[in-house]
Amino acid sequence: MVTLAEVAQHAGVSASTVSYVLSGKRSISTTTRQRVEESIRKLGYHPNAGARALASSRSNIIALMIPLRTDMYVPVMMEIAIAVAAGARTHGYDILLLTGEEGPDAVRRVTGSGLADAMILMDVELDDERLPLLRDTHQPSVLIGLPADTEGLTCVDLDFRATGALCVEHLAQLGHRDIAVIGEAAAVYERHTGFAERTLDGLRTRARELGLRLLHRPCEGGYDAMAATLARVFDERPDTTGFVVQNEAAVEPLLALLRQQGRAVPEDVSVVAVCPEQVATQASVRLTSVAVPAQEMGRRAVEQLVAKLDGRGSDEVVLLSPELTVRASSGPAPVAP
Amino acid sequence: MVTLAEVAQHAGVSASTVSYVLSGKRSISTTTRQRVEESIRKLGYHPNAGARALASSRSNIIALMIPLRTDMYVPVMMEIAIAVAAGARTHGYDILLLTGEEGPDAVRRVTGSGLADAMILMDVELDDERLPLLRDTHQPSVLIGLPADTEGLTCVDLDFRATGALCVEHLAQLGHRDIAVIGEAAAVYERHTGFAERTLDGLRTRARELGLRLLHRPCEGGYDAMAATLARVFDERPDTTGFVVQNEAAVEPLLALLRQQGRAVPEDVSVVAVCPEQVATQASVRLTSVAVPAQEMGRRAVEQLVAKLDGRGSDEVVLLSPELTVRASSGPAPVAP
DNA sequence: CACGGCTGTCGAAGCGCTTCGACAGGCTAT
DNA sequence: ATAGCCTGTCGAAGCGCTTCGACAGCCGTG
Repeated sequence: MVTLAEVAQHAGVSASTVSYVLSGKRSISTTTRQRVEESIRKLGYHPNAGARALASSRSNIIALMIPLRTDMYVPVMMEIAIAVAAGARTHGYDILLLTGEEGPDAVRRVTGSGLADAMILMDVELDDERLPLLRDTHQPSVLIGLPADTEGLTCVDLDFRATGALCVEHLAQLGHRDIAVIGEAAAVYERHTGFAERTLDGLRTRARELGLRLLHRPCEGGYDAMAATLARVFDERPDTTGFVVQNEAAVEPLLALLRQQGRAVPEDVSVVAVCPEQVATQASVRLTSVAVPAQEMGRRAVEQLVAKLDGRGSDEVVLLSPELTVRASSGPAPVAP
Repeated sequence: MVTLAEVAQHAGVSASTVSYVLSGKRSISTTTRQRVEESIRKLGYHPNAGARALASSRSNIIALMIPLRTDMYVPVMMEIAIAVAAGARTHGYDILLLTGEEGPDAVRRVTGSGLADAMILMDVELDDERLPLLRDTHQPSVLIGLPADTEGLTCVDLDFRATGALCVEHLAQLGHRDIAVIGEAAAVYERHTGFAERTLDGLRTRARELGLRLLHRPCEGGYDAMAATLARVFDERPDTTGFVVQNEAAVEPLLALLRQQGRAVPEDVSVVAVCPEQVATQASVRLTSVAVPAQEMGRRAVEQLVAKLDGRGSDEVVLLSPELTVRASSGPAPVAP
């Protein structure tokens, strides 16, 4: 293992000079700098992370806490995680992966040990138990997702309330009066996951404003669950012509079942999905959808966090505006016979 | 920030004693140990990770390199990653997340800087450019996946060759003579991803041994791609009655298209999938499948790595045996009319 | 021409922890 | 009783880096 001292000796300068070449925190003459850089390359020197962290109290690591559960939105999570990792690297940070399993303890452990300089939390619940810790500690953090109380926190998320409103508006414009919402699994609502509740809120509020009837049904993914859910929907609201789906695992089953029941999309029934682009374009009917901008969310989260670490930036809630792309799954409501 | 020294003072012992209480590397009397532990709790002490790493040359971090691409098997990747993270924690390790983007440089960086004690690599190609580095360096590592040459490497993977053979055998036993393989996207084969090629090899070899005709077609996911692929398959081999699918994004499109063409599953056509359990059980037809044991792979990889870090264990290739579960998508080949 | 002010470099003092050797005191074996 | 051996504790020496203050040499200025 090559050390700073060895590089210094090889270049004929002192250790501190090498350090300053590396950090750029003091000016170094061009000739010296070149000599040092040459030595670094020749010896294949890599600064020791531990020593660095100890001396500077900066680890250059960002902790990313991902949900342990895999009951929803897995590809979105993955995409966010990858975007975070890539974004972090461009700012010179590495990512420490924490699973939600440890919960608040993980926050304590990371903060206390100086393992990471900052944290990004995903899968935030409305009243998340990790939040008090985050507020107390002086460690910078960013949430991907929106809790009930954002006081003193920095959050990045899609504006799910606006997303819900947008879906309803689109269907209303097409003349649909009875709308069914196929949501995430019941468990997701039970633990008060922010995005699910906020979407629902947006849907309901706008539906009320526009005088539409709205029926919300949580749904586990898969064909059997979807079949049961769908039966109950049409049972309760036979005139339903518009669907909003926020559940990746329910999209394809819904389309298949509608087809099977002889309900044509979009002639008889319109479907709007809240899902990643890929799901929308690869489904058996190209779906009118509001995309979940996973990459953008990951990137923005890192940017916010780096700004904080650099002393710029402040607590702020960044809500990305939803965009609805019209594809082949939505059209005018059928005229009553 | 509380330090070891402060704990020592509070407990009325020397710093080294506290250190030994923490590490258990020397025997400490019960009374002293209790006093120290009490102080640790009272002061809320957390050892500083950097200092620890510097002094012990052990970071207690395992680097996990995941693929940057999201063109395949995303949920599997995620599941593995989570299993790795959880498994690592039970052994006292944290996970540093590296994306494939940096490639070999990431290996150099992590090894050189002592950021991590060991690495786990995913998405291994047959002739992966990171392998030479791994062999040279003395840093312990485990691959999830199997390269062409495993000399001096530790690998964990599903036995995809046996998986391929198993699928063919199942179909052969049911009387199918013409089998089509719907594979991953062409790009996956082009970069010589181990699992894809090995599955294909297993399929082909066993098919030849059993005298079956086998047609392999890569396929991007989605309906359009699958429709084109399927058309070509039946064009070329009209008597095809058995399908093996190794592509999550093609499973549902295949089933839908077959249905649409009036080919009943399993009466006219049998389908065997290589995919996670969840996909198999949630598809529109419950699929006969060989599961990809993602969690098991993650867990085993960590175990192998920890064994190496503890000086136990050696280079070894762990191939998990595939298990085929018969469900509703496969049955006897139709009798020729 | 002497002075203050730059610029570029160095030496040394830690950062908080692990670990090695030392050793006091009590034990067992002769 | 003595030698030798554990057991439990301590002190000190680093681990490799950052950073602060010091200062040598040089410039331009009054």
